[in-house]
Amino acid sequence: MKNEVKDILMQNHLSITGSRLKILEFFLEHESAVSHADIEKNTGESFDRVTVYRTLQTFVEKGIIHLIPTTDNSIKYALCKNDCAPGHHHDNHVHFICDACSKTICLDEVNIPSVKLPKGFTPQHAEMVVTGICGDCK
Amino acid sequence: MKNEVKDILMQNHLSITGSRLKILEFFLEHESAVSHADIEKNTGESFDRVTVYRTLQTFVEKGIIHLIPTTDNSIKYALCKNDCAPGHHHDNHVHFICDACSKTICLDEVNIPSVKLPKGFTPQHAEMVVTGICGDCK
DNA sequence: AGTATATTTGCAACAATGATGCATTAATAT
DNA sequence: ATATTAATGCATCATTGTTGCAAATATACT
Repeated sequence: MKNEVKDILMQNHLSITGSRLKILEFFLEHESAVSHADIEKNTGESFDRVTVYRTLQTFVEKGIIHLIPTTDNSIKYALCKNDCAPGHHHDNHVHFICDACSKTICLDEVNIPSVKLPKGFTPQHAEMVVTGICGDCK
Repeated sequence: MKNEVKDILMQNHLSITGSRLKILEFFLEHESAVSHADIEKNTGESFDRVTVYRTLQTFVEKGIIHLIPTTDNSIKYALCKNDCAPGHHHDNHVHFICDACSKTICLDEVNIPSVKLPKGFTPQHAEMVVTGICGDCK
């Protein structure tokens, strides 16, 4: 596990630091999406809030994690499982938010369907979020 | 215009107050989606921030406006053009965010396609946001 | 129209979230 | 092992959103 975490950092030309190791490890341990607050609470609150923010920003820039859109204003992050390069996220999968346990899950197998837009609109990227009940809660 | 605004409030059993009139008028004047900050800036900053929050909450509850999901944590609202009843939003349309002018537009004619979810997941509601270039910016 | 009741508003205070500048500390490259 | 570069922690500040309560306003009723 530790090695996998290190490898990801090195592949992305990031220096190996305690906070990056712990935060990235936290992502690998959780299949569901993660909020800033989750990280602060569950990494032993060993680093500064600012460090967590900056680490998350760095990971997003490098394409290690991606943002998930929600209707409320909570920001959630999840690991990019596909081949995301810096600045080029290829995660065109659907996200699922469970109404019961409020977990956010990447449905990596479910692609976002394309839609026909009205005249004049040029699409560039699409996001899709489905809410409902997940397998664990039913 | 004033009458239309009043009618909407009365139809939703809301008392007619200055802030509700102005804020609802602001929605009717703007075809694109609107943020809390937009309202604070453009209604002459005549009422308290708290009033704006509470008015927006009320409008959402009554089904007059709906929330639009975004990848950043900015909350945007737009008028419900379909037949939304209190607690029962029927807006299953796609939203478009322009990368150039960053306007958020309801594509009322474009329905959100349904997707097949993995076993165990029960869908309840879906949101879809497309980014790109809008007609005005191309 | 005038008054009572219910609702809404504004204010104060607070909590959470996020950003920035700078000195200190730690990680990489030589 | 050390110089250089990058990351961290701290202090501080801005923004965003919430809550309780008193004052003001809107509706209902006579």
